[in-house]
Amino acid sequence: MTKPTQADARRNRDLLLAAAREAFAEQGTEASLREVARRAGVGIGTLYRHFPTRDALLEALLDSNFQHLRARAASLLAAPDLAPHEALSAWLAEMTTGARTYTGLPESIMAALADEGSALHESCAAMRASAGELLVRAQNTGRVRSDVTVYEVIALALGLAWAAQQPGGTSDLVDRLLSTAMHGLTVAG
Amino acid sequence: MTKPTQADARRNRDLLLAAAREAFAEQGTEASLREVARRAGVGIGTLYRHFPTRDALLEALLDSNFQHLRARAASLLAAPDLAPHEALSAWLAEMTTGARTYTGLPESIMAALADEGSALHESCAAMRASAGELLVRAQNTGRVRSDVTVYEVIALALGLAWAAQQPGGTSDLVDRLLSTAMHGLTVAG
DNA sequence: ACCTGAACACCGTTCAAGT
DNA sequence: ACCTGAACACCGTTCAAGT
Repeated sequence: MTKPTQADARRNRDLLLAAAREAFAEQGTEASLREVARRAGVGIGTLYRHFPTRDALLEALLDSNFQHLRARAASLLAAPDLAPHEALSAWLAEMTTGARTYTGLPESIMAALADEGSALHESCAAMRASAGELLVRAQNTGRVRSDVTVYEVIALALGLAWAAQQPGGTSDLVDRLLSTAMHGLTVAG
Repeated sequence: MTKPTQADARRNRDLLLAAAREAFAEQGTEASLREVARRAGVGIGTLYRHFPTRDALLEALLDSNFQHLRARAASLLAAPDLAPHEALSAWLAEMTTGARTYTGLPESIMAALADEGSALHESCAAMRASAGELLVRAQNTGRVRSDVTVYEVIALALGLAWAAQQPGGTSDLVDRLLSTAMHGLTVAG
C-alpha cells in the first residue's frame, strides 16, 4: 500500500456521503455511523476524520437543501403577485418537505437550533431567518396573527413534519396538518 | 440466601417502577434499561422478567395517566355548560400535558398506536377513542371542521407536544401552539 | 497527511445456573 | 417461582501504529 493521496481523501469523503445518504434514508438520522463507514468501505476512523460529529455529516449532506430553501425564500419575497401569507405558507410546505428527507431530521434541526456548537447550527439559524422575513412581512399585511413568533412557526411546522414521519402517518398528512395550522395562524378576511 | 418469595417479587416490581420513573424523568423514555435495573438494585434479568419490553414498563408507569384521561373525557362529554369544541380543546390540553411527562413519550405513543403488538397499544387506542368521541360531537355542532380525522387531531396534538419538549422549547409553547391549532380546526362563528 | 482497527466503555436481550 | 449475571452482538468515540 502506498501513502494515501489528497485524491484518495476526496474520494473517501464522497464515498462516505453516498453511504450516509443511503443509511440515513433507510434508518433515519440515528443510523449507526459504523454502518455508514462499512457501506463506504472505509475504516471508522476515516469517517471521524472527515466528519467529527454526526451533525457535520448531516450538514454536508443537507447543504444543497438549505441553499435551496434560502433561494426559495428570496424568490417568494420578490414575487409580486403572491400574497405574503401565501408565500409563507408555500415556503413552510417546502421546508417541511425538506425536513422529512430523513426520519429524525426534524429532531436534529430543533436540537441544532438550540445548540450553537452544532455543525448544523448556522444552516438552521439561516433557515429560521428566512422564516422570520416571510413571517414579519405576512404579519405586516394584517393577515397573519401578530403575536406569533418565528420560533413558534418553526416549532409548529417541524412538529407536524415529525408527526407525519412517525409510523402510521400517511403521505398527505403534513399537507393537511399544515393547511390546518396555516388557517390557525391567519386572521379571518 | 433463601428462596425469593412472592412478596420479594412484588417488591422488586415496585422498586423497578420507581427507578424507571426517575430514570425516564431525567433521560426520557429511551433511558438505559440497565440503568433502571441498577437504580432499582436488581439484576437486569429481573427487569426483563417483570417487564418484557420497554413499552410494558411504560404502560405500567402510565396506567393512572391513561385512566385519568378516560375519566376526563367522560366528564367533559357530560358537562352541560361546556361548548363541545371547548371540551375537545380542554381534553387535548390535558392529553398533551400527559404526553410531555417524559421526553420521547409522544414518539412512544405514536409508535404504539401503529403497532398492535405493543404493550402500550390498548391504552393508546382507548385514548384515541376518547379523542374521537369529543371530536365527532364538536363536529356535529358545526363549530369544528368536518373533514378532520381523529388521527389528524392526535398527530397534531402529539406533534406540538413533541416540539415543546425539544431543547429550546419554553414551557408555555404547547399552550400557545395548541391554541393556534384549535383556531385552525374551528370554523369562524 | 491520511487511513486503519484495536481498545474502551457502554447498550439491549437472552438464558444457564443458582436459591 | 424467582433472581442473577455472564455471554453475545452490537454501539460511539479515541488514538497508537502504520503508509
